[in-house]
Amino acid sequence: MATLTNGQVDGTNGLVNGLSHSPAGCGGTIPMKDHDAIKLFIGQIPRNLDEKDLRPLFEEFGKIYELTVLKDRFTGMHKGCAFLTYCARESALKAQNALHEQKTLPGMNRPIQVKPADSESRGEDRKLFVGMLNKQQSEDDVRRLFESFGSIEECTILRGPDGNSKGCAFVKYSSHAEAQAAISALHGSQTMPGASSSLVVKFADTDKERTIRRMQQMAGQMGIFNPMALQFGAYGAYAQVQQQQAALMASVGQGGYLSPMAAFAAAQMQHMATINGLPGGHMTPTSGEGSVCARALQPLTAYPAAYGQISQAFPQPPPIIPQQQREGPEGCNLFIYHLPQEFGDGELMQMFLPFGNVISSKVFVDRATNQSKCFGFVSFDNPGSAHAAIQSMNGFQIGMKRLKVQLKRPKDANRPY
DNA sequence: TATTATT
Repeated sequence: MATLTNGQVDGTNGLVNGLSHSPAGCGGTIPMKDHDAIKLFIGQIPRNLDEKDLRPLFEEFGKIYELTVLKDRFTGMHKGCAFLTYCARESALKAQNALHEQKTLPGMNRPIQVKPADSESRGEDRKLFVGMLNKQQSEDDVRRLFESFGSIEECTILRGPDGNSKGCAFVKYSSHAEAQAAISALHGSQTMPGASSSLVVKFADTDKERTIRRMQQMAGQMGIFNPMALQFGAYGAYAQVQQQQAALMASVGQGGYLSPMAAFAAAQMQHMATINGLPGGHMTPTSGEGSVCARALQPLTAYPAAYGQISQAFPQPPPIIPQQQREGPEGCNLFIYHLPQEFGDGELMQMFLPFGNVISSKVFVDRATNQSKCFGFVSFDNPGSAHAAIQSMNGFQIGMKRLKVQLKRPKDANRPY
């Protein structure tokens, strides 16, 4: 399939004017498309627009053979993009030329994308990730740096919502060989002013790699991250996701409260695990033993980043409930010793959430140094959860240490913390 | 230093 470039499109402009409503090959009542029709990917579509809303925008450039808004296969949620095939190849070229990055649909903060779908191009790697750029460098700066190695189809600086560069970019060449040439010449070749190390030029992540990266990011955003993940490496991070997921599902099983946000987050985790072929795609009963975990949801609501990710789906999430430091009933309070130095209250809570409803967690801190004293207390709302936590976590090895987990002695019960 | 998405 031919590659579409701006240059080619420009050359066809005059030819397609006036043909848009009666493109060649599309005259009959049965929809037909050109043999060499191009399927376009449309991005940056507001999620409240469906096919019938979009048609008028695109019909201006020719008869549409097929227009499909992409939806999540499970939730039916609009993914903010679509596939569009015109009957005529020329219509696609015209639409790309006229619309791509040329206008911004209502509610979007980036311009519409109109370009050949991935399925239209040769599948070979030709997209580069460029890291360790100077945050002041623009698209043009990056283009200048990369243009001598081949024809650049796309060059995008990654930016935050405020428009500030994240110091990295994607550069897409028209061929794998060009991309490889750029890597050979540029990777590590120089250090940009203000960058912490030399320029990184490598092939961009594959879809699978990207999904894994996202899963890890999401885990971090949801507060699942803790220093244990460092001990166990990548699998540790994944295991944490699974643990959290099990805790969420336990709360469903109990018929307890589950916020839409939490349900969504759980579904996402499950989905991501499934598409990665990881064993977390199904519900995994764990040491949580079906414990009640309504409070397990608290960390989700407490992390603005996690909220931001899913707020579009649930415009009115439940309010954030501040945690109170309090004791549980007799037999529900645990004393934990040999905690890693870097564990704080949050990590302590994360570690014990799988076993039940944690009503408080507290790591003791040296007042003078602000350093953890490596011990703390966790309180559940029922003795069964506390017991389950002891069974699973007492002697649990973290680094060189083993946790000591036992019931807190009742004598200390009145001490406030 | 990893994007707004690719059936």
